[in-house]
Amino acid sequence: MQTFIEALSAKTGEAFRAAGYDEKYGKVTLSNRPDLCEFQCNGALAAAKEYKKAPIMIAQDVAAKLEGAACFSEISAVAPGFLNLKADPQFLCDHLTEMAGAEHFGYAGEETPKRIVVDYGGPNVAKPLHIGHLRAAIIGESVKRICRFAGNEVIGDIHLGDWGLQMGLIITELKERQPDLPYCDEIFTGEYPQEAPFTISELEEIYPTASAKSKEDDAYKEAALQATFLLQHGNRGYMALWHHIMRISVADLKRNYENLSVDFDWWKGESDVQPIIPEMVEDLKKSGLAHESEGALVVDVTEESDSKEIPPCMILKSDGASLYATTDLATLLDRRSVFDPDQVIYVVDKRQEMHFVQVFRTARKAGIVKEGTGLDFLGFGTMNGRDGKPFKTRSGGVMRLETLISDINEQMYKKIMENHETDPEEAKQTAKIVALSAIKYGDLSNQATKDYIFDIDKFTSFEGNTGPYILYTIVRIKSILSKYAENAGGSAKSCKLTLPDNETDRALMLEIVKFHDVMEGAYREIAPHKICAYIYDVANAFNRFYHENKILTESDSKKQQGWIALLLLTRNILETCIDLLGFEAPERM
RNA sequence: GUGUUCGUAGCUCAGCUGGAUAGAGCAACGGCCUUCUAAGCCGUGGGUCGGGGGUUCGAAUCCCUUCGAGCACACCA
Repeated sequence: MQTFIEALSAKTGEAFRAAGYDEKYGKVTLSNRPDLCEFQCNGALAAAKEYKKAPIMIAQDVAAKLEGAACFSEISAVAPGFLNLKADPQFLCDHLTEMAGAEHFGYAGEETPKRIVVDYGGPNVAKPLHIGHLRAAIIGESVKRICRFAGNEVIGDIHLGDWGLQMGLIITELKERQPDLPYCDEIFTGEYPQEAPFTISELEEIYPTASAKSKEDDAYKEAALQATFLLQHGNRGYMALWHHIMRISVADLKRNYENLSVDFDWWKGESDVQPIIPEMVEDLKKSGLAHESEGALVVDVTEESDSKEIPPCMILKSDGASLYATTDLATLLDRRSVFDPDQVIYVVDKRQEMHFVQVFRTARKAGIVKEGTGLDFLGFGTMNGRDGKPFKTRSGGVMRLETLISDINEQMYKKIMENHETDPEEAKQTAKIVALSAIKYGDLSNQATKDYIFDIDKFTSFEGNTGPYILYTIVRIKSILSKYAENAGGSAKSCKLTLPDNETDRALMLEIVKFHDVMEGAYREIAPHKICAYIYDVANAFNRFYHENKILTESDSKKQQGWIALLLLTRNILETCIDLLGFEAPERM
């Protein structure tokens, strides 16, 4: 359906045309002077140039033509040339009624649905998730859901780091600790054990230990490199170990991501595309794109318009090994053959931007992606501590994601128990839901590209513009709706919206009606924070309305039913939005 | 050094495809619970939008310059 602003703009555009001006000037926007009007059109100011006429004259012409338009209840031309507009209550009410009955509230989304891959996460196998992985997971999940809501076919791909040096390091360390293991016995030809020779917690401890050793001890590092080489060339024992590591680690990752309500459609990794690399490299050589430079194989990616020379994209190191860019290119190739995406969105730390510029250019030049494929880099900023520096634990280490989340859950649980006498089991569940909303909303309400301050106290205080505030609003609505169903016995669904009764319900309606424009903006610009800003406004408008009007005790039943219908719509909108952000609301809190 | 992102209230952030008096939250101060959840609502104070110049009828927004900060700049991922 047409968005509210579009409908108003169309009407105003007609008036411009009728008055003898180009209808493009009819664009209506939200008023930035709510004391004067609800909507405004600045077209007359812009048109003044083209028609060499005082803007106020144009505005007056248009206002005269708009007189009697069904969608406006007030129209006035104001100096120097603004058109101040107020929406007609009936028109507003009809629009909301249509929204309430339509799928996705009438949001049309993408005209021709696309196939989109969202690449987010990128955790390394065998290393515990830490807070650096949090943003990718949160933002990526939301982007995936927003793209899906817009009607596209979307795949979330975790893109595991499962083929690098860390595997060699782990193997080396295992070998030192358990030299008797058959995996390292080169002449062993029997069956390897089904059970892994380590647990997940051992695994998590092994990597940092090995990594530290390799920095101190050159021989150790050499051994790790050798192990990596052997693994990558199919050493039987090492492959068996690698499978153990993968199985244990992936199970743990799944559990962690599930706690964050993040789920991936593909659990592919770097290892999956290794088999197709040699052929890809050959093709790059054959096409003449790849050439040797300082012993390495590279593809030039500079373009005329560059303000700075972009270093070439490195395909093979001078020792012949593949690297980051190689796997990313091969991954694009793989995605094309299995899914044929029209767009790939990378949700990655913004410090990797240069790398992706190189990869994207190479992919286009080499025809690795089909013509017209959208390649988007959504770089996010660093999560900083209160001091503005990268977030660290008190001892200066990297904080594990699990620790962070359980800390917040616990603080939230305490708060809930302080506020109410609640069943501890229920409180625990609620705490989890509320904590997740605090973490996710706290992240998503900032622009993704910016660094942001992660302040645990702020997130657990849940006052003001926070996830819990949104949830609280939803819970309030739910509570009224269920009481209404009990008392009046009537179903909320059969209630019909009515004309606004006063300023507060009218204000709420005007907020809700923005839904389509907000979704469109959030989708086009890949900007979840716009949804946050929107639901915060809706929640504010609702809470104001809630305080000014007693819904359950309202004696005018028609008015009451209108309000119930409005509440239902508000709740549905809010719940839809938080789902797009990746969290949900409890029944009580 | 080159490039890039950014600089908005004491703090954390919106607003940036140019429009009227620059908005929130936190913190501070003052009100509102016998009535639908006070995790709420209402109000007060707080700003030369880093500085300077330009384009424009009009600039936080566009351009230039300057200061300051972050980040990136081929054999890591």
